[in-house]
Amino acid sequence: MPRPSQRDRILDAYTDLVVTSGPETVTLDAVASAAGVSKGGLLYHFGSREALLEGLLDRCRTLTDADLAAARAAPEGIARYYLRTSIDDPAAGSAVYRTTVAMIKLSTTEPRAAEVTRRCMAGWRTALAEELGDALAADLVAALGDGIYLRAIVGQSSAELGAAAEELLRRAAPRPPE
Amino acid sequence: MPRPSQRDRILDAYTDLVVTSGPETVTLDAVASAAGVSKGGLLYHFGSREALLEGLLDRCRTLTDADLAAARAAPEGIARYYLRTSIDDPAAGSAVYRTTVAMIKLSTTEPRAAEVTRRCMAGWRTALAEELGDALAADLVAALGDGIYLRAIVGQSSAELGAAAEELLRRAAPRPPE
DNA sequence: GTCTATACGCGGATAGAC
DNA sequence: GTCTATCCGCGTATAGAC
Repeated sequence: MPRPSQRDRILDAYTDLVVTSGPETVTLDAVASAAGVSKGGLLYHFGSREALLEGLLDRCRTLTDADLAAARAAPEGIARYYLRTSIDDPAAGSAVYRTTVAMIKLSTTEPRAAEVTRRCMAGWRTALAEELGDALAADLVAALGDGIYLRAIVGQSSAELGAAAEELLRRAAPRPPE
Repeated sequence: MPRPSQRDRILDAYTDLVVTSGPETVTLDAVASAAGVSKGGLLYHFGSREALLEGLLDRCRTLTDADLAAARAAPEGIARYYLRTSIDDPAAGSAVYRTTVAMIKLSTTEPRAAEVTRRCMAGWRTALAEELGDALAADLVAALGDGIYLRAIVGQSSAELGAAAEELLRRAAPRPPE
């Protein structure tokens, strides 16, 4: 599996449109023109709308795995890494973040996207439980992160939640912020 | 404004289909047949797809206001009432709950739905802050509730979160469960 | 590989009968 | 009020040129 740049550009455009306009309103035409190709060109790389979704699903799995690995290696610890990176901006976030938001939006319509999203959430829940030891604390941190994502979905900022998150971490996470 | 039973049945069917299949995949045909009327019949009551959405938005506002009033009057307190009723089943929940889940799903596509959802969330946030006094605690409880709804959106149960919620409430909410 | 042109089906909305 | 019949536009996918 090489890395065809054109495929990536198409997936980028698809992600953007899902995040900004929501799923199902995104037509192949819109994705194609946003990616700078024609509809025919798009359908050469992804044979159908279904294949396009499948491509994004794969990318989400890959990016989340990498993000989990980065969290485990982070000096601040998994919990702080998770909550910090969850408070982001859909318009200008990291690749993982934007892909995750797109995934959640797609989950409202596509069962396969929902399945992948659940799997990703479960991955974080496991990692958090490993670090925090306490299952209850892990549940709380995971749920707080989920709440932050829901706000992103409905277009509400989560900036004010930073303080609440730090308060929760002070009680749950052993490691200091620095 | 009387209460025409037929309108309500149509809105019920619309809500059900959004919850189960997601927005935008729900056609007027599907809503009509689920409600036991023809497409023409539906379009007599709601002149357009937009009007149908507007009807659900109104209903959401009404139901949420009533639910907030019920929470303020509940002996267990607002925080416990909120978290308890948030842990529900999309397939067989209360009217408010199902409407809220539908609203969030619609938020991924319809800006007006997102606006109403934000307003409802803000209402709960305010009520929680009133009761708990502490703004940080109110943020945490509100975010936990949001996280529970996100799980419902991606089709994941939140039953295991009951214990974590109770733990959080024991610290944040003054009143005992009984 | 990427494009244009086209076939095909579906969903929303209107007209008008009952 | 509720139905059937129909028009119209849009979105997916295919065929085939370059």
